[in-house]
Amino acid sequence: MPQTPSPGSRRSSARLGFDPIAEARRQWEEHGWGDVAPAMAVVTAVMRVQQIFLAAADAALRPVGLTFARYEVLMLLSFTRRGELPLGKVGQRLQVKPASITNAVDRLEASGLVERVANPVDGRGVLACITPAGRTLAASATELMNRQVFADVPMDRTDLRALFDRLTPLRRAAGDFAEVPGERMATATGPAGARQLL
Amino acid sequence: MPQTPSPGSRRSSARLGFDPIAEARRQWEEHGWGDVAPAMAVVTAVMRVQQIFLAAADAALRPVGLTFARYEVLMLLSFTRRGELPLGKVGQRLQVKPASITNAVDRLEASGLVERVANPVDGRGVLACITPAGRTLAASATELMNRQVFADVPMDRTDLRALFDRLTPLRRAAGDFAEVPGERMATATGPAGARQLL
DNA sequence: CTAATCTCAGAATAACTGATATAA
DNA sequence: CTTATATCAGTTTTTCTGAGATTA
Repeated sequence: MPQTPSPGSRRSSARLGFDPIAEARRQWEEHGWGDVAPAMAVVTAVMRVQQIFLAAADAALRPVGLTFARYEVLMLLSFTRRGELPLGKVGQRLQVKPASITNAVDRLEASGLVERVANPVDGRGVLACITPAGRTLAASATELMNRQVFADVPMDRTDLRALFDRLTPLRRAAGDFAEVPGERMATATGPAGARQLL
Repeated sequence: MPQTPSPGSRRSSARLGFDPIAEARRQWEEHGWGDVAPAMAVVTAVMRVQQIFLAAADAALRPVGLTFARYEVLMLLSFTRRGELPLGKVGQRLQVKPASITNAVDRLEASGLVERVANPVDGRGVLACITPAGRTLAASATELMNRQVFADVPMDRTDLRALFDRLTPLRRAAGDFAEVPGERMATATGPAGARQLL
């Protein structure tokens, strides 16, 4: 993970001597927007950390010709029992519009990583089905992601867990899922999640 | 902020009955990647929360014809004493490549929000200078952001501050700034931050 | 001379809009 | 008939690459 701004990095020059977001928060307070300054800081910080993670992910996946978005599709399919999912479900999980899914699956199909299969349950629908080549590539990609992205996040398990738990209410409030956050799903019956995927 | 997936929303259908990222973490553990599962969950959650925030910001800024990226440029300029900054500095703060800055400033200039000015200190350089129209629009945009995005983040000040503090080490490790995190900059001499902007 | 700053041209990506065919 | 699913065509936006002009 490009944590260090190496010479050939995306950053155009030296690092700042101050935290630019903390500085922006100070400006917000000075302008009388102190009530929303903490939220402004969080929104901006999330934007920036996402940028950092995405750059690391795209760099790690480049050798196998995947973007993070396409990697997510492959993993989503590989986690289902049959390795297939209606395009609509994929879009629901990736939070993108129908036309974008069509495009994404077009590319994955052109690379031979997924196939379109008629949905036996719904004549309108189409299933994206991961191919053996797709499974092989997903495995390679996951190895790269684990080694070059996830393992390099500079934070210990405890802090990662705490950070995750603080992000969860934001996802829940946005309507990503209905369940209460926490370990409740760990007690769910076996592949309950996978069952609900289909 | 579109926290609720209203009928006409971007989401293609109903919400899930489980947390998809917690489910992915469980899958990671099952596959023997438990050591990096917490990091995987954090990376994925940050990606999703950023998507939520960005959608809210773009929706709020649409009436004034700005994207979040362009809004950031305007605010950056408006916070400097002279309202101007070399393009390279803008790129440094936005973490984008030179060609992307050229494009962004092109658009802002076409809208009459910034002007290109020769850098008196560096003949190679160009300053992006915010215009009066740019300041006016930035003020309107900030009002929209404060009311429709920042004020609607469903989290109290204490939790926002805690979340911000947990994100800061990630930005610092990526080389965004050199200072230690915390309140240290609150004791800095007046407009020290602004001085370093130029 | 080397390095830095910015612009430009061209290609690839991605996302959106609106219209459409099909089937629940 | 209405709604949902997916595709298509066309446009816009963005980013990247690589080259080049200019100046420190």
